[in-house]
Amino acid sequence: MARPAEFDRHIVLQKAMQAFWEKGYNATSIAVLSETTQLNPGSLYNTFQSKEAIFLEAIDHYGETGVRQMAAFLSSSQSALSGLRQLFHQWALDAHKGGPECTCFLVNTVLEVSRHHPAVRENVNKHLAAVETLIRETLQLAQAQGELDANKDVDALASFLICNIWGLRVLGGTLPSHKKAMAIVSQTLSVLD
Amino acid sequence: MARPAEFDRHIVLQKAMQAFWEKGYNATSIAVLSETTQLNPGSLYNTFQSKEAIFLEAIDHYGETGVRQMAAFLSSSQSALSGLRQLFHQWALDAHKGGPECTCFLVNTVLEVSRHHPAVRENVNKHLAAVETLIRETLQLAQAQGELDANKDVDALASFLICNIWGLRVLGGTLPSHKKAMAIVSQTLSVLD
DNA sequence: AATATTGTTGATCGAATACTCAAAAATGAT
DNA sequence: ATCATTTTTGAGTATTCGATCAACAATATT
Repeated sequence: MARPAEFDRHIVLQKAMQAFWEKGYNATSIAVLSETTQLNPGSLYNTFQSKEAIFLEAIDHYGETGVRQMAAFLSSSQSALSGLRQLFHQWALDAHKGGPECTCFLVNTVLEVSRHHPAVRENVNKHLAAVETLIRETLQLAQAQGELDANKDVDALASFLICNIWGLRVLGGTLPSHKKAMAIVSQTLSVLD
Repeated sequence: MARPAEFDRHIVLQKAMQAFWEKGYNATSIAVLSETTQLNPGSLYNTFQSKEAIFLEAIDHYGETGVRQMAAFLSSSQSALSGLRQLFHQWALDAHKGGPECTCFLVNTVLEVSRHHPAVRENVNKHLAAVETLIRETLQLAQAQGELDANKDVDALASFLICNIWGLRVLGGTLPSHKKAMAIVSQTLSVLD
């Protein structure tokens, strides 16, 4: 009964997410979003309420995709802890790699936007909490399988590991040496022994 | 032989730094800087070359002041490690406190600006490296005094601690509970035992 | 084919952006 | 007091910002 949209909403969000991830919220203008999504400003505003609304959905897209990929990787690993260790080594590689993917869109957003924007903070925290839950569940599995000392405080350990992931994401912004990133990850993972 | 300036350059930089710290680089306009420093745009541009130049000097002001205060605190502590531990507990308190000071201006800048701006990255990294050096020297002192196991890799330990400080600064942006911040710091400091 | 409904287009809105400039004001040297 | 020099003022520049609009295009239903 009406003209159908010519674009795929998921693809548009994927492209908007990449722009926000690479440049940050304030440095990503509607003109940039219009160009990267190949949608005119009018179409963007016909689809979303505002730049902020696009941003919030882009955060959801990033968070959901990321957690899904992490969970898939962990569940395909030989053991709970070896999966976790491999993830950290991958983050160390990412930090040294440069480019947009050496930092985390969520972490970037915490420091650039969350502090002044309750709605964004709430959304970002939701996805950060999902990652922490995934890590906590992985540690619990490791305990149940006797891979991790049963006396360890899994909640505290998960919070600590999350904090170290965030630190690695900041490290990525400093263009560190691979050696340095690996030294940090080794030290971090030693708390699991 | 000429009209003297009516302002103190250090005070102006202090105020500009606070604005950049609180709002970030992109969200701090010349109009905001003009208001907070009580200098008209013309005076700002007569004193500094550009917004970017103000930012770079504000980073220097923050970095130099921060490292100086950290060094003073450490050298007044009863022991090297107890000083370091107190600093981390203070950062845990900061993270929970809210307000602009729950994050670090340098860390904020790494993720918002450094990635796209080599001059800023170089300047920020310089001050981050100074903090790391201070921590490394503190650890070396602790080793020399027999407070820290002589077999520990001090370089790796310093990098690890810096990474955890950064993680705590991100944590500050999420408005965490005090309990959570303390749990992380306890876990972090356990590597010193 | 006619109609109702929605998507697309691209010019355009007022406000905000970083930055500049000519005029006025305030000093030290003569 | 006059002059050379620098600061201060605040209106001004062109550009970009997020967002809107009317005109037009494309579809499903009738």
